[in-house]
Amino acid sequence: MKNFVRIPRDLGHAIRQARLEKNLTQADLDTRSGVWQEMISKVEAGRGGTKLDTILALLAALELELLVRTRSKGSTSDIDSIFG
Amino acid sequence: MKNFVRIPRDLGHAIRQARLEKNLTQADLDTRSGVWQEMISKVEAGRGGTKLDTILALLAALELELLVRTRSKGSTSDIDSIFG
DNA sequence: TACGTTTATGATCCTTAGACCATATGGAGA
DNA sequence: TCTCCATATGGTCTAAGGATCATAAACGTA
Repeated sequence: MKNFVRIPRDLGHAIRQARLEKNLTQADLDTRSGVWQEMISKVEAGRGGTKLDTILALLAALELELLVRTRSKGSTSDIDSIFG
Repeated sequence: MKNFVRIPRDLGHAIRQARLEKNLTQADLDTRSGVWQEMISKVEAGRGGTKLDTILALLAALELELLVRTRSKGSTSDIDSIFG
């Protein structure tokens, strides 16, 4: 599993995907991440500006890791058209 | 450039590193990301729980990309991920 | 060392994330 | 259809993020 994150929703998708792959309910994830079920629902749907800490807690609980790296030349993004 | 992000400070480091490589001041980044210089200072230092949106704006402006993926079993230490 | 630039702090005000409880909605199965 | 379980919504309250301005501290360098 490897996904790019450009907008919050991307993260939400990755999180939901990983959670389902592990057969966990949002309540389960709540328990092991310390993030409330209601919050998880929001995050997965990409609703609201979640804090980094919350995201990291969820990723850790799902055994997902986050990476930053220089954008590969091929990848497109709106910023290209603005500052390219 | 490729760094793992486990705690907010990891992101801060990556951001500062990328900014300096591009010879940008925090004020420059402010201009092109829309994120205030004061906020950038905080983020780079890993102080405070920044919102995902703020982070994504900075990464986009620095041409960095964020990825989520399942944690590799040979999970490296922080040191490894930074200097590996 | 004094100046100019860059980065860090501090204060205020407004907005919102997050803790928390309750409930509504949605889906799968008996 | 009626239950169960899962997920989404909604409200309250508090702590904190973020916009913004001003300034202090740090760093280079002439």
